[in-house]
Amino acid sequence: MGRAPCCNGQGLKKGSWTTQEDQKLVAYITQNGEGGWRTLPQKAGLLRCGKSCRLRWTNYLKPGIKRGNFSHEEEETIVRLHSVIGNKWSTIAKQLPRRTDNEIKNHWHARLRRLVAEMGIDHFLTGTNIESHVAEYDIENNAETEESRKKKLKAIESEGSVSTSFHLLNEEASKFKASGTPASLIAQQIEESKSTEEGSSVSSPTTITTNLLNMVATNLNSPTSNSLGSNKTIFSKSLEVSTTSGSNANSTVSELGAIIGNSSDVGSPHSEYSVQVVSTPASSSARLLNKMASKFALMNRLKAMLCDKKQPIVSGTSIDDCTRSGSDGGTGLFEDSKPDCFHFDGVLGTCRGETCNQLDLAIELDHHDQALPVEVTDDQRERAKIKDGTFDKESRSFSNGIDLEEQVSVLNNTGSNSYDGSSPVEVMVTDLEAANNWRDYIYFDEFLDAASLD
DNA sequence: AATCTCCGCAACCGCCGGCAT
DNA sequence: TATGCCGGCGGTTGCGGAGAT
Repeated sequence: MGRAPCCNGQGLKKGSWTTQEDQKLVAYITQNGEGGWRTLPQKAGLLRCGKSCRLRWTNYLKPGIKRGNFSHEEEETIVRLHSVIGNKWSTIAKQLPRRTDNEIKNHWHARLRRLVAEMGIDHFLTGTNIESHVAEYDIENNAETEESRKKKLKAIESEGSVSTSFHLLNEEASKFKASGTPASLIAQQIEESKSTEEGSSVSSPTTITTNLLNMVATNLNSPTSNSLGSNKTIFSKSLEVSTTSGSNANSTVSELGAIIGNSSDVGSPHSEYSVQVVSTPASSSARLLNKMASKFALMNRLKAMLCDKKQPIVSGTSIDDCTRSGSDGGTGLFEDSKPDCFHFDGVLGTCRGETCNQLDLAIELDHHDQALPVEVTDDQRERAKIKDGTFDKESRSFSNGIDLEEQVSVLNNTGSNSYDGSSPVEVMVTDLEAANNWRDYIYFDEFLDAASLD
């Protein structure tokens, strides 16, 4: 049973809002901020229930809300996301900057649902677009032919979800979560490395989990049952925990195969993270696997780097002014580099033909204790074809822009080449020993939060 | 011109999860 | 641990405008 309705008070007005009411509400919130909806009406001099005030504000009056016609890109985003996660309007809304869930929901019922029913989702989204997504994000030396690529895509799109796999995934995810966050694991490993000098045998669930993931992935390729709802929930949860922050202005790719970039969110001053999803359309289960495997792959590599004191595979040239904020000093793990810099570009590796696809990772460390400076060499920056962004060699600053085509790109969105732990850092990784078919942007916490779902 | 029908949209409502006590 | 409050979500309703009859 839910709680009693808040709007059963006598004498409260219902129905359309008048201009005077709107003005009162806007004036009050402008002065006092959002929140306290239950008491807001009385304080603001409105004969409305708090819930009505909140809805009026969030769906209509709030500054920055985008109204009017939906662009085709927006419609594609809605249709694709809806095909994957269902009626999770608030989740979908997070991927459409400045659109409200209510508006999206209305637009779906008013137009998109009918169009999709009449045209079919494939026609609505157009096969050429899907193909272009595939072509755009597949790595260059992937040995797949266009034909096999299409077949694989079809298979991915049509595959169901296997409940046993789902449970296995959750089980493993729970274990992993119980063991601590990745950042804390890293921190722990650093400490252990310091104390043992050898640092070669730090236990981690990642190895065994990677193997399990591969098994599950195999299982998913032969769908026999369908628990799509559960997986939709998981995927939806993944999206929910991420805070979308605007769209990349010149991105031509939309929705799940899209870039939701790192520009600041006009409507939300608290946008800390951006979510970037680079992927072909796929079932929710495959997508979840992608995320999980990606995280584990990165964790394994980081673990190897940090615990085994290995030099990064791609040795970066130290940037002199790479600094680390705070006073905790460096760890000195890497002999040939500045002691307080981790060469995250070291996670770059070699591509191994068909068994390796490009993986795009977003490492987000800022709300964890361990701040890890990220260093990228000038050479790497220059090699990367930066879209809609610039790298000033003189000032060594990088601004706005994401390399979508090159396999090498490490950047942060602060315009600095040092990472102080206060902003998202995006890293593209090309080596995937542990997971074969993943391509996705991920955040650690998305997966960790999804792990607790039933 | 009057009436009817359809549709888009704003708003309502019940339920739920998180959180504080 | 139980309870109640708060805010959010998603399904649904109903008003009002536009077009059809």
